[in-house]
Amino acid sequence: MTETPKVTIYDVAARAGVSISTVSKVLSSSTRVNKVTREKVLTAIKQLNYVPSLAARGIASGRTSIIGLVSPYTPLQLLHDPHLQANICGIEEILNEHDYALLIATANREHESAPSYERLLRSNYIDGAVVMETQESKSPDLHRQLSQQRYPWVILGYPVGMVPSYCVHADDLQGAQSMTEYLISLGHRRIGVIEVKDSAYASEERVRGYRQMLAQKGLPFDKSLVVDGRDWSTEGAYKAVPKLLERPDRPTAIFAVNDCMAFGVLQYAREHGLLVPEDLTVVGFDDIPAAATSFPPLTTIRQPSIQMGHEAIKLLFKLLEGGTNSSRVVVSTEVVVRASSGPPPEKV
Amino acid sequence: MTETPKVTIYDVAARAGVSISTVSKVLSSSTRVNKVTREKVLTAIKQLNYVPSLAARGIASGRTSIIGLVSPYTPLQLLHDPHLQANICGIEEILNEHDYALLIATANREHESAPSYERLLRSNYIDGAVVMETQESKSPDLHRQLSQQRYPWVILGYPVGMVPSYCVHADDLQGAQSMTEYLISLGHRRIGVIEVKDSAYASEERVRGYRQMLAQKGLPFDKSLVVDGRDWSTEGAYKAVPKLLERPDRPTAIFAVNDCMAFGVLQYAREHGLLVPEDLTVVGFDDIPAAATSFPPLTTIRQPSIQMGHEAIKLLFKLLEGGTNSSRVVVSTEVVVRASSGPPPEKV
DNA sequence: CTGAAAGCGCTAACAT
DNA sequence: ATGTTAGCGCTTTCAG
Repeated sequence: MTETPKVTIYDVAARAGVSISTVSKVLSSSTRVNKVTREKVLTAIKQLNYVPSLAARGIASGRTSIIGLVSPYTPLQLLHDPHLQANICGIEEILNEHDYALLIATANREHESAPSYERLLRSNYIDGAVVMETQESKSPDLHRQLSQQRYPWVILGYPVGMVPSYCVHADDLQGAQSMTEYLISLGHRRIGVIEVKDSAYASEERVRGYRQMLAQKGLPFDKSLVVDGRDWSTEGAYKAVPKLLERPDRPTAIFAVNDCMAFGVLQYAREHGLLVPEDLTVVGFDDIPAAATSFPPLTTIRQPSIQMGHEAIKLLFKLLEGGTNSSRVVVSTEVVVRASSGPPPEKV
Repeated sequence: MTETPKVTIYDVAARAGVSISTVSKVLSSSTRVNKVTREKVLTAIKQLNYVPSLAARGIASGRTSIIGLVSPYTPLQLLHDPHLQANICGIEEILNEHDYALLIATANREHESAPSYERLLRSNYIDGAVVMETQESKSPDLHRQLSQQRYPWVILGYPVGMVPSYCVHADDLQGAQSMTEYLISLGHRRIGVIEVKDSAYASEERVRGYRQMLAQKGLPFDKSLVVDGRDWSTEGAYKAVPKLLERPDRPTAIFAVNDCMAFGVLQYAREHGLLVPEDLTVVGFDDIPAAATSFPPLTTIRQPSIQMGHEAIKLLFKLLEGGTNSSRVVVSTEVVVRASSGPPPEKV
């Protein structure tokens, strides 16, 4: 923290023997500048080790080169969800390439009425935002507020409520259908589902895909086979498993709507002497890295989490450049077969 | 993106019938303001839905309420290290409580000569920074640059090079000693180590702790028992394991200097028919969440990753408030015994 | 192609 | 206790 005198655009101008507006011009490289002059300025910049003040630029031009990430999840929730982490990773990658920085605004630790990110969103500080999908109920007017801002924003997830918006999400319906079809092809007839109620729309889509495939194959839908895993977490699922397995007509396969929850099922099975996949097939959704190294390795539906982050930023950049015709990007999913799935046992 | 006219401090002042400096005063709440006036202003703010421009405030006051996080890791590397993620989570939690935002600057995807974060660091945009430990060799003058800035910064990790600095890290030495002592008490005499060369200082400390305990117990140190896992990753460790296990006098226990690498050992063992812990004891370092649910659950050294993030920010805030006497915070570690460790086999 | 000058929205002396 | 005013460092017309 040595007191290095702040070097401003004036210093550069003085050194190069030009006006500050000329310096500004070579910096923005939008206007034409004489080659010699440009060189002089560039040299001065290098010699003085000058870096423009983003704050000043922000106030003068209205642009900050900063994109906001709005997370309805707390840092801790984010930490425990590799899929969301991968989304963020993808966002950062593209932003990096374009010399944009990411300003992260998460929900508060305690669920306050006014999440801290709202203030940020409206502080004229960002050029655009990526908003992680929220149930409207959780933040009633987040989207309304957003639509009042002067910058573009895209939802990572499904559009919510009445506000028209740009979004990117995976093809959850298709993914769940394929997985269900695969399980049926293995011989399973009673397939339990661990869903997440009242959270993200993705869970609903996955259950819908499951139901549709059941119907398509002429299999009955048993409502009691779908239980609530609460919050996408391993623990939540672990607690929900008994509702599925402690009954005479237990399912021979369990489809958890994300991998973390599938791990909870795996854990329960292990602790209760059930062999996977001999006694019970367990599958997840996401294909987080840990899915490949769990025991047994998890059969799951791959969702290109990092790529989704890429797409969200690319869409945002298009909006920043003046618009796009496609308001929704849907990325595809695929079933990844590993060792946690197999035919049902002879008799359960 | 409806064009809502930007509401400024002037609008508020006009509405409340006061001057802009009065508005500024109630906003900063530092100076005393008449109760009635304050109410008027507050009402106007609410009615107009006013939010101050952080950019303008930044340029006028020199403070932005933004803290920078400098990561020498790429987003992808960050993604694959739960310990680092937890550090960040901790940072965000405290920042949130204080209404600060986090600006993340990571290394580029391709390892460029001039990492993108350097520009950010010098752009007068942040009030302070948390810098994840980097080997000086990787970014020769990052620390020099930092020390020329006008804001305080703290290292999450060990101090590097000649620049005096504030830092917070775990007691790696003590942790590794305790773990080694535990393994010796179990009966192990030949303990392999998977380290990470030329990366973070933490790895060196852990190996040092291992050697010290060996010496303390009068056991010989066999240099060939320490191999390089390259990059802290599961794959890196997986590839290094053969050097330890494919030899007649193979170690009966392997201590990987982080959990991810321990998983690589677990995987190798499983694929080569070695039972853990019956045939081989495997332990890690960090105690990331997955350590509790791996198969078998991993014995490891707990490092309070989230708390380390907390400490880093607390230290930074102290610096922001004018200084502190302690320039280094060391958080303690502890051995967590799970199922991956046991006595050595009768004969190997 | 270059420079002068007017802000951008706010804070912080300094007056009143 | 409140208002006036001079910047903060930059971009951006508008002249030259």
